[in-house]
Amino acid sequence: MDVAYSADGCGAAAVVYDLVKSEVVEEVVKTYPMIPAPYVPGFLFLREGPPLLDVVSSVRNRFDVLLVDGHGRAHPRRCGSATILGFVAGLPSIGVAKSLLVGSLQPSERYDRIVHDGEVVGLRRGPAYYSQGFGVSFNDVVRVSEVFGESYPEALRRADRLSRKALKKDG
DNA sequence: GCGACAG
DNA sequence: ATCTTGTCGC
Repeated sequence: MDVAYSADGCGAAAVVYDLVKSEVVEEVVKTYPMIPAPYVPGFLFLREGPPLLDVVSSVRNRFDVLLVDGHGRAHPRRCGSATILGFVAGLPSIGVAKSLLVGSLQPSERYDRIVHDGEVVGLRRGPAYYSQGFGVSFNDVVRVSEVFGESYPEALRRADRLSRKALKKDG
């Protein structure tokens, strides 16, 4: 899932992806004529939460886990947008960010650990930073990240393109 | 007080 | 995130 913005509104997209067949199962995208809350580090959910919750409610197919653009546990208060989205929607979630919000990297075997205040709050693998959202264990995050290896999750790349394209056409 | 800061 | 021309590389 991802959100794109324009001066007068925003667009959210959800892409259901089959990792076994490596193919898109469903794509949902919606635009909203609303001005999102301003971006404040540590409070991303206030900005992207509303549109994401709406678009995820429109997904028809069943899925195992939600991949949210942003952090989960790798957050100042261990509660990023991925964590809240999963909790509110009542769905398992994992945060997948493109840069660090808090913590530092500690080299490990197959990935780098994200350490903050003395605890492992996530991991970096390839170009992405993964951390627990809601309803998943750290090992779940490790296993999911291994699926993507050194590349960025295709479903998220699609969601990014979709939400952006929807803004141009519609709003 | 100063710097850092997901999207 | 978004604003933007040319430019590097396959």
